[in-house]
Amino acid sequence: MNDIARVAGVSLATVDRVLNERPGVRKITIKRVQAAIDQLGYVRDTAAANLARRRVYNLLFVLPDTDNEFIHALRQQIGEQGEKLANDRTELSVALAAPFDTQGIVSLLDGLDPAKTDGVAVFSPETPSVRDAIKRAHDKGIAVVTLVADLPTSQRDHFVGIDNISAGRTAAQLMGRFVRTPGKVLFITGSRFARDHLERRLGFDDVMRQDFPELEVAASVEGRDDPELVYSMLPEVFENHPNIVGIYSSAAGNEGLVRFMRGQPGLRDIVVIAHELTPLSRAALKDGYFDAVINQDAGHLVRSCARLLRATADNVPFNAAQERIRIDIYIKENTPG
Amino acid sequence: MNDIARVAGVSLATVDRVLNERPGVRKITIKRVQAAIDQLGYVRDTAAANLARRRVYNLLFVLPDTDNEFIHALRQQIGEQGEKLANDRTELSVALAAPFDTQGIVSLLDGLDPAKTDGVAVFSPETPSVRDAIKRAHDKGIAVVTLVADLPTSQRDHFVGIDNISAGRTAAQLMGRFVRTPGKVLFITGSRFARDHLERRLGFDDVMRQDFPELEVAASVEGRDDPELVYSMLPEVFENHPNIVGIYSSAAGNEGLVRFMRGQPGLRDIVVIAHELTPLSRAALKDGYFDAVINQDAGHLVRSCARLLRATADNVPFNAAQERIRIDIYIKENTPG
DNA sequence: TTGAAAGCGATACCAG
DNA sequence: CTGGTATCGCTTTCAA
Repeated sequence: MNDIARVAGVSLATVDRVLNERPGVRKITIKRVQAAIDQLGYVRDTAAANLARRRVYNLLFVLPDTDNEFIHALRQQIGEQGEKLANDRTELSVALAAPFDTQGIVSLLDGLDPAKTDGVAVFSPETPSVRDAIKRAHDKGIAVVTLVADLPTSQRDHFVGIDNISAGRTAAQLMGRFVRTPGKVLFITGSRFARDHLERRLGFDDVMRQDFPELEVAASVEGRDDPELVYSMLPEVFENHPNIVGIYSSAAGNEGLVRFMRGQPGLRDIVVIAHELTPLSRAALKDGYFDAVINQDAGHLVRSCARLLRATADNVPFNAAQERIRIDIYIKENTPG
Repeated sequence: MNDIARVAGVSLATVDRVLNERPGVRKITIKRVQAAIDQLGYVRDTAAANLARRRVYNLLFVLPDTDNEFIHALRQQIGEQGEKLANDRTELSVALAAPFDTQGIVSLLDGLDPAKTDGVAVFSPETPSVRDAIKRAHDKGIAVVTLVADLPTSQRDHFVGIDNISAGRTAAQLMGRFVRTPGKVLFITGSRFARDHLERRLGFDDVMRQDFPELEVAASVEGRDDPELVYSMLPEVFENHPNIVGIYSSAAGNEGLVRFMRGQPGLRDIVVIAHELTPLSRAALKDGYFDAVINQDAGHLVRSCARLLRATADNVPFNAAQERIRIDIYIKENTPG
């Protein structure tokens, strides 16, 4: 900046004004400074800028208050990243909302003070009221990203999560190739209001129908991400459908599924594909209860939220390619640890 | 730091000495400062530190000068990350060595000036001379990591890459589950001196023998990562082994394989598993020539090298979990873009 | 519309 | 052993 000031024959303050598009500079002066900038190949030192600015980013994660492993992993990552990001003047915090309670999320969002919160990542079912609340937050000047489950028609600035249709397709392809005999496939979902679950179903059905007509996708269980509920519903399902050769557990509540399978040694040949790599699903892979796990990396999710929220708050561009969350496939052999 | 100085009743300079474990402070003074630090819950601002230090990390990547897509991806990532890391006072550069020419790598390493190079990431075949050169570089005070292919008995500070034995096991498991009829599996390797290729073979054979005895791992082709060579060797292999049901391409040179398969429509049912997601392999997945691709993310590799090299150069700890490179599995459905 | 100067939090050099 | 002080690259008052 000193060099620019010298070359352009202006003061540091003016260079700063131009650099940050602050008002109060004559067009002609801007031109002179711009020229100097181009000529010198200047790259801005964000670290120094933040230091001087003493800016602190306050980012909030709104998560369902469920006692499930995936939310756990997210919270842990938020904690870990939070410590590291402290060096980067970024403060992460978490607000919990009763699961599937969109009213709670709405009032949470509406209670946000733009002076205290620069950005918010929302993990929520999709209802009109939430969409509107997001719009209001956005209009207050708070950056908003949707997390894991998108709310595409809201005013969110970005979506952070995997493409759930592709995830469902991936599960279907693996299912079709792993299963060795014709039969029925059981689909376990979480909630009709969770867009991520719906999309997985769409993708799954599509590929099954197309590529594996010898397999029939049977009655789907709505487990509300609740292990107990899942566990209690399964016996009846297996009674009604004796010929189940595969299970796609597309939501949470895996613990109920594993517990049920442990109790039914006759079911060990069933191909099971589930979501999210957690201690439980990792163990299930090792033990052969699960054949594959589809995962979205919690660390990436959190990091991506932070980057996107900061970029949006600062109104600066970001690298879209880097922010695409990958659909990880884990089988026993490539599972770390 | 000001607060600490005030509370401890010493100067800024002394606080700095204690914080950075610099010599020349009495034990008692250290204690006083430490107490103040604990009491105040101080967290160091690395950005400010780097700013003041004006430290620049000069990191070098030594890569084989092969015209293959994976090296390409690495170089591109080095370029991209390099630009971003410029803000972090980190300079990345690349040195190329003739492929499989360990002598070139050795002289490159020996020519390094610790004043100009803080760390180096080495992607090289494993020979005693390279090991020794690494030790010499290390002893000169240059941080060294091995990249993609480990040289475990050298003095490298870390290895950055996937666990290649597990990668081979992963390929085998997928192969065994995807293939529907007994027969032979062709193994294509790169070089006998490339440790990564060797390890993949080990893992692959192990799982095949154990879990899929109905499949026989047939003659392995040594393609030297050269598409032309691979292409020219395949016809003979298929003559000698009429019953090939699967191919594991564990090295580079995929272009030769794809070209060969395009010319042999009768081979479309063969299950093909290859390494590294590149434009070529991505297209092969889409077109159904490849059934799965095992990948190590080039971006992660480069970022990890940079972090590790900087941490080692500064002699500070790092987060091992974050530095573990994952074994990605791609099938048609979960391939991005 | 512009400039001068005082920091931000830390490091480094020179004196004492 | 310890302290003072200039400096890093940039932002932010306050004056002009």
